[in-house]
Amino acid sequence: MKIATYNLNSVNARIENLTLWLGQSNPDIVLLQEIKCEYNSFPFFEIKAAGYEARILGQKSYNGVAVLSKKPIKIIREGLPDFEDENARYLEAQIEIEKQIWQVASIYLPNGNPPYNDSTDKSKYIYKLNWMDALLKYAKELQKSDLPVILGGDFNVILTPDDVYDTKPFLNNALFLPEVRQKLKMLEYSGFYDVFRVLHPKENGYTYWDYGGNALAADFGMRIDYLFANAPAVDRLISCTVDKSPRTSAKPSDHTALSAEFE
DNA sequence: ATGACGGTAGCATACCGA
Repeated sequence: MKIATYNLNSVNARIENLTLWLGQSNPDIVLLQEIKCEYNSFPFFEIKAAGYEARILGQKSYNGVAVLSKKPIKIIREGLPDFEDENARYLEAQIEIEKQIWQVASIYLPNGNPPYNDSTDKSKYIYKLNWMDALLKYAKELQKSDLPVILGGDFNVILTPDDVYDTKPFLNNALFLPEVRQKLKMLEYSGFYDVFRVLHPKENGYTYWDYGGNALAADFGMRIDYLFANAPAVDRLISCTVDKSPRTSAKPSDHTALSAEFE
C-alpha cells in the first residue's frame, strides 16, 4: 500500500501537475491539502480519468482537503470533533486495500502567523494552538483503534532545527515557536510515529521550498508535511521518501509530495 | 534569507500563505 500527502496550492491550477505525478508515482491513497475550491469546481473528471476516486471537504478560495484512492472511499469524519472550524482542514476516511482497512486523515493545520498588516495580531496563532489541541485530543481516541491509522498532511510545523535550512529567520515564526513544536511532539508521544524520521533519522526531508528567489536551487527548504502512523501501521512500514518530481516539474506547488509504502 | 511569488476573487487590488 502506497500513500502520499501533497499540498497542491490549488487543485485546479495544478491539475496537469497532479495527474502527471499520479501516473508516475502510482500511489494507492493520496491525501491532498489546499485544494482551494468547493465541490462544484473540483476536477473529479480528470482525476477519475487518472484512475482515482475523490472525496473532498472543499472551501471557496482557501484551504480544502481531499482523499483520493483507486479503491472506494468511506468518509468517517469531516472536521475535527468538538471543534467549531470555519475552515475545511480535516477529512478522515477508511479505504480497504487487499482485505486490509486503512484509516487515513488529510490534515491542513493552520499556519498561525499574523496578517502582514498587523504583526501584533495573535488570533491566527491562538487558532492554530486550539486546532492542535483538538487534534491531540482526538488522536488519543484514534489510538484505541486496532486498524492501521495514518494522519498525513501539511502540519505547518518545523518539528526540530534539523527540519529547516536555517533556524534564525524562524525563531519568532508560528511554524517554529516552541509551543507548536511541543504539541506536534505530543502527537508522536501519543503513539503516532513520524514515518519519515523512523526510516531517515538524519536526512533533511524538506517538503516545502518558497517560490521566491533561488530557494529551490539553494535548497532553502523546510519539512512541514508529515505522515504519522500508529503502531499497527508503522509495523508494516517499508519505505518513506520525499518525491521532489512535482516540485521540479512545470507550474509547481510550493510543496512537494511525501510518500510511504506499507506491507 | 527576506521579499518576491503564486493563487483566488473578480476586474484592481486585497488577502492568504510559510
